Amino acid sequence: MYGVKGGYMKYSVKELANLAHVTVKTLHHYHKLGLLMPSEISEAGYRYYGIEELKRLQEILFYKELDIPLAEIKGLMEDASNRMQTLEKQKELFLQKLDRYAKLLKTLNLSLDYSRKGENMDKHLLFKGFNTEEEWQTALEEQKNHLQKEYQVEFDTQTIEVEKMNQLAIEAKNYLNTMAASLRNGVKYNDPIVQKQVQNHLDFLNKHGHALSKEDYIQQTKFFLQDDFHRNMLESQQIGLAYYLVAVAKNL
Amino acid sequence: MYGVKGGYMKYSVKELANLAHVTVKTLHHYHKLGLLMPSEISEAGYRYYGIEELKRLQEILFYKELDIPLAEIKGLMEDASNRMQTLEKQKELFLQKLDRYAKLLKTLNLSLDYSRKGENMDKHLLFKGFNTEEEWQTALEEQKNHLQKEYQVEFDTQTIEVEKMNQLAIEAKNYLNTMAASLRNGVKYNDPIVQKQVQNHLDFLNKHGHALSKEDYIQQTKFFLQDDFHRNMLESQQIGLAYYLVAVAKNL
DNA sequence: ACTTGACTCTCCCCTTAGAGGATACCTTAA
DNA sequence: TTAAGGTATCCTCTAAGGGGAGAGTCAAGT
Repeated sequence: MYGVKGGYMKYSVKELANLAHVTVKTLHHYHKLGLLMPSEISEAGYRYYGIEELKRLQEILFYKELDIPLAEIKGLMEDASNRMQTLEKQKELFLQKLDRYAKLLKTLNLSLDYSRKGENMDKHLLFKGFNTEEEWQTALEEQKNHLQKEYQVEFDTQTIEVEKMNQLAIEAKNYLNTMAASLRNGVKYNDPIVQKQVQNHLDFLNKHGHALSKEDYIQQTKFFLQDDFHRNMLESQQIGLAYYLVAVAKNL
Repeated sequence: MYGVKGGYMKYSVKELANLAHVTVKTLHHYHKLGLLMPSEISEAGYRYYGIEELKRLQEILFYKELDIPLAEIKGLMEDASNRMQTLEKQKELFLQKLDRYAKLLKTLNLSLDYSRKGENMDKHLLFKGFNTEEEWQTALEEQKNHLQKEYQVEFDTQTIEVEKMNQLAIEAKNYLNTMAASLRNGVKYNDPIVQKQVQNHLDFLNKHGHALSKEDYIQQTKFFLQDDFHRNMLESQQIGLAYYLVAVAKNL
């Protein structure tokens, strides 16, 4: 510490940096930005800071913790009337981020869930019933790309937006969970409860742009039962599920 | 669309960009990174992409939505075994971010709360009882900076860490809210309920490194009542609160 | 007074994921 | 053939510093 000479404490860059748990580089940077000026500069160009600067630095760091850009911090400290406004703005930003991360987390969990079970999100649940893997692929291609058609109309809804896919996949997952639970709980295949659940699922899909008729769905469950990959996927979630789905569908 | 000539669809940069809702710049960038190579490059240097590239791009964008850096996406797509690991890592990251933003939001709300009431977070609640504003200031300086002392020992606990301050301030705020509620609900100043609440507050402070004896606290409430600034602060939150605090403290 | 080691200075390049712009070349329909 | 619009490369810029080079400075011990 170099203090008490000129009547006040003065700190070198390293000292101040240590006190505030930042690096010397940071102090250089703040100096260049005009955000924190040294109280004194020696002839050799050395920066020295007083206690006022320490306080100011702490205030800066407080705002920085709140992810406020340095440029804004500067404005905010020069003109205190910006304070409230900036903080309110930042609050909105946090709320958005919270929302976003919560959603992404859902997507991620879902994806991981499927990964652990051996396959990527199975989009087949979202489409009409076809009989062969090839038909499925074709349908997926079409849905996924809408190629010529989309191309000549408007380049919209083209990409599978994560957000949308998210919702659909979550619903699909919930649906399978629900059905598995019904099976475990001994709900009979023609029980109105389970019939209603399937109906809800179809309604949801239709409401979200995936036209899927009762007949399509029946066809779909049959395909799932017959196709090794899909049957295994379902059965690995709950033994008997593939068979249960068919039986329930037949009674729609 | 330039397709069907060589037997497969091919898209120009702009077309692909539109299809995937990205910019041409992005495609350039991905090309340079080796993340998404064109399926064909004309003599003039024009990039053309096929349907495989469109799919790959969509996969890239999916990961990008999850905030995974492009370099990692590349590795992840080259070697699928990284997938799970990367996603798990990203999940952890999201959880941390969620936690962080939730905490910062609390700090922010608190800060705004105080701002609206006219003053910055009042740290006086955290310290011993003094009689004059100057004594308070001195104490604050000391606590805030620990100057010489801290300096010669270890540069630690120096900065007012947002996190810690956060907890204390939240507790202080809760405490005042609770007391105000008790007052509104007609809880008598010597009711064990309210006495217990004060005791909890003191215990909390002591547990968090702010030694504050029963006598200190009594002294503090008296100061708050006598000092215009603090009395107004309390009374603006709840009429009668400053008086109630004194009465409750006297019966500790 | 001199040396040594720690400290400090300025300057420059690097990081992410592209955006923006300059300038030159290419393609396609009228 | 010409004009319009696509495309290419190259350069600079962003936020908040990190890393390092090369040179000068400070305080202490000899």
